[in-house]
Amino acid sequence: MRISKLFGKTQRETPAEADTVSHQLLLKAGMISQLAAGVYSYLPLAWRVLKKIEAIIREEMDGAGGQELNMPVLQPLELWQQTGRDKAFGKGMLVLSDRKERKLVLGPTHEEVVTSLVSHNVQSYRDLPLLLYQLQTKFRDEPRPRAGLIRVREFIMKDLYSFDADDDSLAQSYDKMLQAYRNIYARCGLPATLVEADSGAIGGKDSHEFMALVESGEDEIIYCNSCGYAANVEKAQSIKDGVAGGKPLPVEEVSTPGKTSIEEVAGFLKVLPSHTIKAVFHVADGKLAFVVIRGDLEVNEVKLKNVLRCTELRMATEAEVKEAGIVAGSASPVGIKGIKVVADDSITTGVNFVAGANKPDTHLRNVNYPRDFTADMVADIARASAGHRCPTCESKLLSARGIEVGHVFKLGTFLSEKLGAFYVDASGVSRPIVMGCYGIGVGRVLAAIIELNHDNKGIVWPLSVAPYHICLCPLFMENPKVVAAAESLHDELEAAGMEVLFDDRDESPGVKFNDADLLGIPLRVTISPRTLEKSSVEVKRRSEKSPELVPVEGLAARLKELIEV
RNA sequence: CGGGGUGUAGCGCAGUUGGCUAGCGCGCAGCGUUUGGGACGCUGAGGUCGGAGGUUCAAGUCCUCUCACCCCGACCA
Repeated sequence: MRISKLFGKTQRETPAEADTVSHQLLLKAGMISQLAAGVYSYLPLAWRVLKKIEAIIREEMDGAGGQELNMPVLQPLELWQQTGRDKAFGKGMLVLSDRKERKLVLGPTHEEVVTSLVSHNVQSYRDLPLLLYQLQTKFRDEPRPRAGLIRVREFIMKDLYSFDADDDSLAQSYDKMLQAYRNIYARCGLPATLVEADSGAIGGKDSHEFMALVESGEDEIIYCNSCGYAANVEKAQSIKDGVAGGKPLPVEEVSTPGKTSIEEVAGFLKVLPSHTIKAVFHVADGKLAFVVIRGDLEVNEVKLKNVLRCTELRMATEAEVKEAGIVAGSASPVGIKGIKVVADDSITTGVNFVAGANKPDTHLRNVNYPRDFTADMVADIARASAGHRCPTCESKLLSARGIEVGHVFKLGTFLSEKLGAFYVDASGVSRPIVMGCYGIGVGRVLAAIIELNHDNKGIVWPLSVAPYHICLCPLFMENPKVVAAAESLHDELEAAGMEVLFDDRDESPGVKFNDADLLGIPLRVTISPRTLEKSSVEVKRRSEKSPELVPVEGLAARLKELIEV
């Protein structure tokens, strides 16, 4: 490919809208162009990278026994109503009307469609296990697209759906996918860490995410260096060290004028925050929930949402709290009535807590569960954080940030039951198919690769996904020898099956070198009068500083070596 | 949806208390001179100043409404 003909120009200045490295470099390199919030065109260079990532994914999916298919983008809303997941996705699902006023959605994912499809085509255990996958554009009306290709509304996703006869078989399919995913990331030059995850709107039981550890990532990961425990903070657990025991003492009312926050109350009464109980208020699907947790801990809203089995959860407003007759700052589960109380299990791990008294400027000492109050639900709803102790080995937990580049779920049978995907087992009994699903955001993988493979000059593509292997840079184009040598090398290398980006522009060396660096082509071949004097050219790896001089005759062979390593 | 911000040429920006044909740098086109890490000179093209309404002799500038985009939070591959 000649750069003079390449669609998509590099820019000298970084577009102002971007503040994430991958976003900046993609725009600056002329690889993507935004059409609307979270909606991008992929220009030829980015598209080539994307196709390479897709090819790696296809190989690994096929290798694991997957069969590729293609499904509709437009899906009847009724299909989603059958599984109830229209509610789980809520406004994230874009609903359209056709000319007959029939409601269709732009598919945010394809479990419903594929399950329905499978229900018509699978009747027997002999048809299982079955692995189907797609590489398609999906649309989710994200509330806030951001960071270029990392969080978009329209995106290309590989989704594989597994169909098994039972849980054991599902476990095998799941493991097979985990291995395939590890292969994919390794081949893409993208180190990805497996972490436990919450299944969110997709639903299901077990779930794991693959995280590319990057400071700018939007997810927080809690992990343990000694035993390898790692989980998304949404899911992560930690040991809630019990506070000193002792005998429950009688409840005692104390005056705490003007003290409302945990720090103030604890400081005033000279107790640790972990000896207090705090109350926070959430609205779950429109209903107020009174949430109780030990004072030193924070509520994990994802866990809370799961416990409450609600689809929408938010903090209550001051007005809502007031309206419910709650005294903010001194709220207490003691004596509360008519509101659902959800307690973190941490409140069962100590005695003689300080809690609110439901009276202004007043708190209670020596509050004990369940002597003094009860909860409608007691569960782990606390947010694990760095410094807490590991739930499996008790070492100190650490925290890191990451980009979610893959997410796998054991779905179970809830979709197959609702959509009638049953099979007949060996003994003639009809059973629901056990499902799993396994997604990778291809554009996000591309962006994550850049996040982890760049320097101050630009992108440093791993060879496996680079848009081209070689950037051929002739300098001093008015010199006929240079042009002749470049043209002939270009033809020779392409004929040898190498992917060459030929900088045939009449630009100064600085411009060519800077563009080659920005575009991140792994190998740069420089041809100039100076190198031709020695019948040689210069070969430089993008990832290294110094070039090597290679004789023109040996160039193709040398490059082949470098590419095939 | 809540909070913050920005809309002026393809990109980055300036534009004073409202005042004349709306500027600068980069990029783009032509010519010439240069050039091993983003060269220089000359010439030139490119704008309904996000949109609508209003105030005014006069609006990029003031007022009202609106739209888009970015950032921080609630959602996810």
